[in-house]
Amino acid sequence: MRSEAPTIQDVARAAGVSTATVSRALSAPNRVSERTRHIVLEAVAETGYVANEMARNLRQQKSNSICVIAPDLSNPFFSFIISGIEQISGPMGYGVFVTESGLSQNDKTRIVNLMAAARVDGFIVLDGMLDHSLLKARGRSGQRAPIIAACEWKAGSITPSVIVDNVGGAVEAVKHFAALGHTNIGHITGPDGNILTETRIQGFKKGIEASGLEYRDEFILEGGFSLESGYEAAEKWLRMADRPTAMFCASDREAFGFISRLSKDGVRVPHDVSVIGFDDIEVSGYFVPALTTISQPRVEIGRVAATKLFDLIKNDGESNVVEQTSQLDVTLVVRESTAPPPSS
Amino acid sequence: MRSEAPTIQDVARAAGVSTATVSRALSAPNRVSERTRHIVLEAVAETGYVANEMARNLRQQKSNSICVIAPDLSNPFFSFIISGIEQISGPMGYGVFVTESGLSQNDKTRIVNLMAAARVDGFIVLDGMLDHSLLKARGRSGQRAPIIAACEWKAGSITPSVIVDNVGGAVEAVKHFAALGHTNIGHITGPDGNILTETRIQGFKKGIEASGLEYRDEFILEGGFSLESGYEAAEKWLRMADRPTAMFCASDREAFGFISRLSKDGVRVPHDVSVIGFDDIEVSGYFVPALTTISQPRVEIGRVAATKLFDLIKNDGESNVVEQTSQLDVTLVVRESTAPPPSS
DNA sequence: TTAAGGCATGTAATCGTTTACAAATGATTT
DNA sequence: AAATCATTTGTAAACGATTACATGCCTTAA
Repeated sequence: MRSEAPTIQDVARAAGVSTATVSRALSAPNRVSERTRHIVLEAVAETGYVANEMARNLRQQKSNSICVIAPDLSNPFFSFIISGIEQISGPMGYGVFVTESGLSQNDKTRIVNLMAAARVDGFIVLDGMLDHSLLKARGRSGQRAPIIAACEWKAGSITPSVIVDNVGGAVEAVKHFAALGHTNIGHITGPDGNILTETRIQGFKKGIEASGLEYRDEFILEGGFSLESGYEAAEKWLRMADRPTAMFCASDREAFGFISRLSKDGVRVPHDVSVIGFDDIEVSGYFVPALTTISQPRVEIGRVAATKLFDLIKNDGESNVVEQTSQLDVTLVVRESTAPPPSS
Repeated sequence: MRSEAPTIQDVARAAGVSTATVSRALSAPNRVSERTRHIVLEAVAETGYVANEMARNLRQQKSNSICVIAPDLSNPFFSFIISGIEQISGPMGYGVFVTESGLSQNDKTRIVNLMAAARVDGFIVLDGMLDHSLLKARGRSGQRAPIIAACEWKAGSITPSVIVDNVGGAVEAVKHFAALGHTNIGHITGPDGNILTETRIQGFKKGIEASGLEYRDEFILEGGFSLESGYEAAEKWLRMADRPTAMFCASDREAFGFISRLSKDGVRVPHDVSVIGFDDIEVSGYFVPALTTISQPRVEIGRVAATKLFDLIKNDGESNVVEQTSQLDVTLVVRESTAPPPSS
């Protein structure tokens, strides 16, 4: 019963070679003769040796892990992205740290320290509201750990990022309504100050114009992506004298909240009002009615972000291989929450 | 423009003391005189020193991070638990790794290596289907890294775990149906072989008995927790000659799939059939109809699991402070998917 | 035949901390 | 006044890998 874990020394002793040779046999097999490689591999198997990551990390000055900063880990939207990130990172031998970027000062200094303490080799930020200053903090050795922004990002940022075609998605949505014959189209926005909110509003307006319709400011209802905010928007909608017959929601959850509230007053979707969401979360296809929505490739966002980050890490933060920002396409998926307007 | 990050040497030099003193001033302030502590702290501020985690980890033989193994990171159910774990871990200075325990052999060896390579100090396993052998693998220094199982776990396991009262929840659900006057109550199960599936079936039977009803095997429909499986179960239900007037679903998503399919055939919930779910995921309160369900404290599960794990880590895996397994309570939340049976 | 160069290997420095041990100082007890 | 002890600090040895450099050997070319 061995009480201590085998080190590279033990392997070297068992194989009758130096530790340098063992290290080379494992990490640069073509730098040793075939014979010794064989001997070493046998000694490794015999001793059950696995290299100690911590020692390796210290020597190589890299931690083989990255960190994902999400505003809220419990949000299913982010969890799909994280899944995508892990799918790329795991096989590459990188660990994925997750942290919540809540609002407490505590959280923030923790993130800064993460960087300064050389604990992670790079970041993927899912929180567009995160302090810019926070991310400009330099890490050890003067260099900043590479950062990729995914999904949300404040305008004017120079951080490489992966986004989806929010404008195009919103345009698609409006055009779909218009094609069905709607002329009074409204929009429930995302939270104030969010870049996604802005781009989707922008796309909404563009779609209205492209369809030759009149943009009406009073048809814009403020939301916040959440179920609750959609619910509240519905109450405003119910009080409107002149109601839009179609509502484009900035998120699926908003759409659910909206429909949920409406159904309590007996307003039927799509019979009385048509609804389109944004995201295509899992439950959307099973809602009653099944939700017509703009589908985002969430897992893919994570995969692309991770791929970009590793490229940056490999090239010491100076990649010209990857373009600054990748834009992924969204698609309109038509289900049952949209129909021609009620004939008045 | 400093190109290198300050090390403890730099601080020592600036403060005119030894590195040992700097280290002590930072990690054991009461071991140095107040005067030197002051000087050191000033030097730290001046140089912008932050201790290198990798060096610290190597020396102390601990990585200050834990690993969460989930079957599927994109599943919202797990993401709430992970959020809870992070809420505890972050402030304690621990990083949280997440990994997917897919089915490939690759994934598995990766997890074993994670342990052997001393990369993490402990595990929280959310996957009850994970190979037992995998987790028995010893880490460095002969000791196994502590493991906490959360939610799902194979019967007979000796691993400390945190679970919820699945049996009690199912009993509650059935009793609620019975109280409304239902006598023909059915159940859509979880996936085969899953411990949660079994305990909920067990609770279902217990509830039937406790309500003085007759247990009917043909009222048990096989499901798999997913939306799709609920959808398919509905098709079976529709084909039944003698239909239950109330269905207890092993998950909320199953319930959504079930209701969704039914609504396509004009079967109305709760008018024609009552439905209860299990989990109380976010959207449940906004479904149409709002879903009556058994609410699980998902974030709390994560927090408790993390707390237990850190206790184990601190006490070198030999804790007698925490009991082996903690059981958390669930609560029935009544919404709009349940009503008295249709008067025939 | 000799110089040059490539290959396989070993020696030892290095990464940046923490900490066991030793030493020095000052306070307290006998 | 000597012995004891606590307090503060420094010296140097870990932790366990990787890797720069040195060495010796063998091949090849002039």
